[in-house]
Amino acid sequence: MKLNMQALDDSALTHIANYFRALSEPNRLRILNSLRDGKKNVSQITQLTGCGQANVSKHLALLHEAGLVLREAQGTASYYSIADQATFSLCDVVCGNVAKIVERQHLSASALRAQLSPPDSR
Amino acid sequence: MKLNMQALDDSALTHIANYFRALSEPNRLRILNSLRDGKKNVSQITQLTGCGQANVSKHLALLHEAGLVLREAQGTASYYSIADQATFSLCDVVCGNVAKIVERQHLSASALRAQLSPPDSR
DNA sequence: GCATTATATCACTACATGGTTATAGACTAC
DNA sequence: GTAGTCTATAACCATGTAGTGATATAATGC
Repeated sequence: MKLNMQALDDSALTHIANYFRALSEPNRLRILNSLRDGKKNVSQITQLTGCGQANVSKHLALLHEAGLVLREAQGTASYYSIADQATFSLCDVVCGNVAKIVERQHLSASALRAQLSPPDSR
Repeated sequence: MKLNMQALDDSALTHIANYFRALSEPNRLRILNSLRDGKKNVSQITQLTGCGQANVSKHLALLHEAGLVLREAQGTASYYSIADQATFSLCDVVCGNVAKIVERQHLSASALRAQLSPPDSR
């Protein structure tokens, strides 16, 4: 079955949007990044990201709800891990897209500057 | 230059998060979808998506700010177009990821139901 | 000029969200 | 048992955001 978003119903669109929303917060990206090299518990993630513990727990709950991470209880600790390595491929693709955008906006900005202040006009 | 998000500074993480945030709203996904087959003006997009005109303009401004769409004035009309077709590839990848997640959550739910109510126990 | 059309923006409401502090619940060590 | 540790959650505040209706701005046709 071919997968594209061209013909999606409202429910599917909401799912896609929720997935993107889970990735739309810098601290959540940091948390996911901290899980690249394997499962970690909340304390470890808290230390690695520098966020408060309650904040990390809330972000992890959201990521878990969105299906991006898996939870595994172990004693009093909760170990979280990436549900699907494809998540990182996705982020890397976005890195590429963002790089293009930043470059494009930088070029427009340069062009605009050049237009506003012609060279050697001092 | 290899592009991945493993070693990103805060500014880059914010850029990535903003990109994802632009895609985290169902109506914005509808708007992008409506631009698949070429540039359209605000009135056309408004009609295609069923949103209010002010709402569409706001979403388009956000998408433009994020670098996802290009604007082109033509008389009193503004024509918008997709800045980069890679956006759709990205969305399609997410469709695949979401499909996996929904399936996984569906399986867990089934397993949970089976655990809670053993078969033939009536 | 005037009316019309197209778009952007303002003002506002309702709601969601990120962050913090304090705390409750669960396990472990003693 | 008690103390200590780990995590989740509640309460709260500040901010952000989606949506709407009204309006301002700009171009077009007459």
